[in-house]
Amino acid sequence: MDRLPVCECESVHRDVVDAVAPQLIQRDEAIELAALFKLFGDGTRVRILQALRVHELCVCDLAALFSVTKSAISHQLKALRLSNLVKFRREGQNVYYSLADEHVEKILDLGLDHLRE
Amino acid sequence: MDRLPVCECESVHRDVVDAVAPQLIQRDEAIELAALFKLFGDGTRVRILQALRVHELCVCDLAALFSVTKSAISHQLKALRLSNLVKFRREGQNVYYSLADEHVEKILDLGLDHLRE
DNA sequence: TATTTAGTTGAATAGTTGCTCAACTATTCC
DNA sequence: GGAATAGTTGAGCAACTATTCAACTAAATA
Repeated sequence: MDRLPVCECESVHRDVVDAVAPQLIQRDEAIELAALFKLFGDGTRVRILQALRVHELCVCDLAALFSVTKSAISHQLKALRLSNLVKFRREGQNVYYSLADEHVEKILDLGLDHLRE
Repeated sequence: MDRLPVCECESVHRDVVDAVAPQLIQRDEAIELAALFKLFGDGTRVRILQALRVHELCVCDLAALFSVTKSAISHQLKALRLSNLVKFRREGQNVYYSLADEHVEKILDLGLDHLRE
C-alpha cells in the first residue's frame, strides 16, 4: 500500500521523510498550538494583552484606550478567557482583567524581538 | 475635547488609563506583531515549521509528510517566506526549505510549553 | 422596586483566509 | 528542442472571523 495517498510527487526523499515523520508533533497538537497562536494573531487582542501586562484593567478602560466599543472588547476578552490567557475578578459593577501567566508575556516579547531585531 | 470619542463608558479609571497609555506599543506595531503570530496560527503552517526544525525539506517532502498537495504547501511556504520565517535554496528541480532563525523555534517551544504545562 | 451603568451575548454582516484547480515557470534528461 | 517533473501563482470558493447592533444580565444607588 502506498503511504502517500495524496501527494503526486515522486521525488520524495524517502529516507529523510521517514526520519522526520516520527519526530513530528501530532496533528491534533499542531491544531491546538495553532489555536493558541491564533489568539495572538489579531491586532485588538495583542493590544489588550500588551495593556494588561502593564496593569489590570476593566472592560471600559480597554475600550477607552483603544477607542472601540465595550462589546468588541468583551468578545475578544471572552476568547482570551476561554483559552486561559487572561483571568478576571469582579468588583462591584466592574470586571478587572489581567494576564493569566508569564507565558503570555514571554510569547509577546519573543514576537517583538523578532520584529525589532 | 473629549479624548475618548468612541467608548460610551463613564467609569474609566482615568488615572490608570493615563498611566498605561504611554506604555503601550503603537497600533501599527501591534498589527505587525499580530501578523507575525497569525503565521503560527494555522495547523498546516505550524506542522511545516515543526518539520523544518528537524531537517530541511523540499516541497514534495512536506506534501508527502502531511498528505496535502504541493500547491497548498507552496502557498503556505510563500507566506512564511515573505515574513522571513523560513529560508530556501534551490538544488536542481528541488527547493529546500529550512527555518530562518532560532526565534521561530523559541516561539514554537513557548507555545508548546503553554499547552503542556 | 425602579433606574442607571458595566458587562455579556447571539445574530448578522463584511472582510479575511486556506484550499483546490488550472495554468504557468524552472530545471533536468533525452 | 521536446518531454517530464518540481515548484509557483492567481482566481474562485467555502469556511472562518471581527465587528456592530440590539437585547440581555449583574450590581449599585436612590
